[in-house]
Amino acid sequence: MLLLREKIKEAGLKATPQRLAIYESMRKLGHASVDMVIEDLKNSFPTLTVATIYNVLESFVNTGLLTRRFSSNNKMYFDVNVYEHAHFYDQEENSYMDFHDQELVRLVMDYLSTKQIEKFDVKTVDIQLVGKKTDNQ
Amino acid sequence: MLLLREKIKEAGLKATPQRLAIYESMRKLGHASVDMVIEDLKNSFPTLTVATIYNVLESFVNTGLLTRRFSSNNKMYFDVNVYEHAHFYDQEENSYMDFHDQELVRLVMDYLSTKQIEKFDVKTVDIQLVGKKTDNQ
DNA sequence: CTTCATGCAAAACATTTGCAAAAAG
DNA sequence: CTTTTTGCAAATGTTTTGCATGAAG
Repeated sequence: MLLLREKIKEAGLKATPQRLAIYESMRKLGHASVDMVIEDLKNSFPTLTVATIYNVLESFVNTGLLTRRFSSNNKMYFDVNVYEHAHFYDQEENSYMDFHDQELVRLVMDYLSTKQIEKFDVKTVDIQLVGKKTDNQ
Repeated sequence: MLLLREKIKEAGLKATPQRLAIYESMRKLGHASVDMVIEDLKNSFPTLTVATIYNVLESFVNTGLLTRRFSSNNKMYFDVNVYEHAHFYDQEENSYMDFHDQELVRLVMDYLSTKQIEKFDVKTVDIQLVGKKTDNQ
């Protein structure tokens, strides 16, 4: 995919097959941990090792192609959607779903802008709606 | 401290010296990881081991005496304040500060109640204001 | 007494590192 | 060619487990 090669190069990274594959995998998975990426790619790219995946995901985060997500199970999760948005987080299975609602993050941002916060420099707002998936899905 | 003994017993747990010490430590630290608790108690309670602290913190979370916090550095953090509130999260040093503002969580809750969310059962709302502490502190 | 909790050492996970070999540009 | 990147194996860091001993109620 030509667009993806460009995207990676524009980030200042070499467009290796590993990076292309890992980004595609993230695109498919949406939110994932390293072992989920390995699992996803183990057939199509069996030589990939954890070290490489950590390196690649890290390089993507550093260049703004991915973001890290917060979890409560001491594992790293990554998000392919880098614009600010809220998440549903299922704490039992440590899975994420996007909450596609432009208003919510803005609502909080606007609220914060009315407050005088001097002890902290807020860069981003992270909202997680914690709970459980309902049965019908 | 008599109140704390009661609190722990009411949670259905035996009020051991370890539990008392660990809870007091959490009260002092506010937000902490296991190694922070060990560090804090290493003089006053040198026989404490990680295994015990993990067990105790886990038992506290299960009985509602503590909550887990979300982090992006694959470590567990705990919070002594169990009511719902927002946090400042310094991603560089992985530290938390309470955002004592009753309105913010309610604002989000109210907003959510106007939405028809059918695929997810939201139990709690977790808001992290991510950024950096300002220099004056 | 009975049950639950602690402490220890080992095991299990998750992530990082160092470095030689390979590939990208 | 030069600079990054990959893949490997080993090291590090974090959390969990099993079990004998000890303490709480």
